[in-house]
Amino acid sequence: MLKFFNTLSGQLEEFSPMHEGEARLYICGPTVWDYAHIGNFRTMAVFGDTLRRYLKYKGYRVRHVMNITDVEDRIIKFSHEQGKTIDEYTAKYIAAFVEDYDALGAERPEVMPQATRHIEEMVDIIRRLREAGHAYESEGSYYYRINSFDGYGKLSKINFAGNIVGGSERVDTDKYEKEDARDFALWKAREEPNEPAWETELGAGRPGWHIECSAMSMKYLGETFDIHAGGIDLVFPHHENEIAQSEGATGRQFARYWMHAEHLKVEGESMSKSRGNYYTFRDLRERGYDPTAVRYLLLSVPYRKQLNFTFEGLRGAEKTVESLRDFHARVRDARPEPGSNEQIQAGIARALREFEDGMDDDLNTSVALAAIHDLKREVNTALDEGALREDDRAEVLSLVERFNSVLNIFPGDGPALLDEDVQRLIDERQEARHRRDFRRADEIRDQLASRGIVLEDTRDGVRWKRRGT
RNA sequence: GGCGGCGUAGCCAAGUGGUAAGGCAGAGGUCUGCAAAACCUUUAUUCGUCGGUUCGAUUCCGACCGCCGCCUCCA
Repeated sequence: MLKFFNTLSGQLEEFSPMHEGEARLYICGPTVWDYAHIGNFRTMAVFGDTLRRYLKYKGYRVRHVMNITDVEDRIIKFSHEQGKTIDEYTAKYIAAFVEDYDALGAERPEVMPQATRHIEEMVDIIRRLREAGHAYESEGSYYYRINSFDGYGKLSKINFAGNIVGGSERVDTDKYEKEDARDFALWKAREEPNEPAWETELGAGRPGWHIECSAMSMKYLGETFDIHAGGIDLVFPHHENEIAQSEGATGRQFARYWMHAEHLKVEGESMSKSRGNYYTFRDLRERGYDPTAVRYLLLSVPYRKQLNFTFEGLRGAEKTVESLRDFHARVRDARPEPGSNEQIQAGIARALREFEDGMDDDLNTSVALAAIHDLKREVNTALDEGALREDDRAEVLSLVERFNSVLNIFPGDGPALLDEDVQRLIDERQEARHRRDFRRADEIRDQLASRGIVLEDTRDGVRWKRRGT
C-alpha cells in the first residue's frame, strides 16, 4: 500500500487518487534567473522524478506538470542590466535546466508551462478573487486579503501571534499600500515606464509570484488535483498562498496531498554562495563527476531528510554506480545452464518485496537501494559458484529493469568493443610486456576491464572473454 | 521570540518497544607475475548527554548540549 507523508495533515496517508488509475501532480519548478543548483535538482529532478516514476510503476497514468518561473524580480533586474528582453534572458537558463534535467536521467513532465505564457489565466483568478471579496486593489496593484480566508495557515501551521511582525527591517510594509502587512501581492502595478509589464484588464503590471502556480496547476490538472510538491522552504509563504488563492477562487479543495523535499547541506553546512559551497549541476560535470553518480547520491537519502552532500560521498557514489553497472553486465552476459535455483528464486522474491515495501513507505529510497545491493551480492555469489541457472538469470535481469524503471541508476555500458578491437589492444599489451613496460600493459588491461573484457594469460599467449561468460 | 527537523561505526546513512539495513573507506581472501579491476568475507555490545516510563529503549517522555531550517518573492 502506497503511503505518502502529507504536509497538510502532518501524517502518513494512503495514496488514493481522485480519478481511478490516474495520478495528477504538480511540482514547483525553477526560477530561471541563473543555472539551477544541486539542491534544486534534488527536489525537482530526483525527488520529483522518483515520485513520478513510482506512481507509473504502481500502474497509474501520470499527468505531471512542472512550471518554469520566467518572470520575477531578479530576472527583471538582470535582463534589464544586460539590455535584453525577459525572454531573451531566460531562454539560456531554460535550455540549460532542461539539459541538466535530462542528464540527471529524469523523465520530462507532460507539461512544462511558463508563467509569461499564462498571464490571462492569472488575471482570471484575480478577477474571481475580487468578486469573492478575497482581493482588493490599491494604487494599481492587487493584494490578497488574508483575513478573508479562514483556512489561512492550515498548511504551514504558522502561528502569527508568535511571529516577528512590524518594527523589523525584514517586513517591507512601506513599499505598497496594504490593508495588512501580511497581505501578499497578486498583481504588481508597473512603477517605471520601461519596466516589463502586461496590459490587462487589471491595468499595466506583472503577476505576483504565487499566482502563477495556482493558475498553471489548475489549468493543466483541474481545480482539485492529487499531489502538489516542492522544496520545504515553499511551504510558507508560497504554498500557503497558493491554497488561499486557489480555494478562494474556486471554493473547492486545491491539492489533496502536499509533499515537501528537505534541503541538502554541503559538507555539513547550508549551501550558499557566500560560504563558497554552492554548486550547480554543471559545476560537478565540469569537475568530471558522472551524472548517474550525482543522481545516486541525491537518491541515497529519503527525500524528507536533509542530505549531506560531500565530495567524498560523491566519489563513493561513483564506485557504487560502477559496481551496479558491472553487476548488470555480468548477469546480462552470463550463459548459465537451464533450470532454476530455489535459493536465487527466494532472493529475487525478497528483493522485490523489500524494494516495494521501501518505496511504498513514503518513497524510502534508502531501503529500496539496500534491497538492490542485497540482490547484487547474492547473485554475484551464485555466479562465482556457478549456481545461477538460466531462469534465474532472466528473472534477475527483468527485476533489475523494473528497479531501474523507478530509480534509473544503472548506467548504460556504451557500445560494445568489437572483437578485432579487443585483439588489437591485446597485441599491443603483449608488445608492451616484452618491452617490460608494465605500466602501459596495465593501462591497456584496465581499459579492457572497464569494458567488461577479462584477460587470461596462458603459456601460448593471452585468452580473453567477456565478463560473466 | 514562534514553528519544524536532525544528532547512529572514519565518512554518507536506513531503521525498530525486544536487542543495529545498505553504500564508501579500512582489513582479510579468491584471481593474478606483482598489482589493479572484479567478486567474496569482515568491521557499532552500541545509536549526543543525563534522568524517567517499561520485564526490556537507540526507538516513548522530560531536561540539557550541539547542528540545520522556516517565520524574508530561497528547492
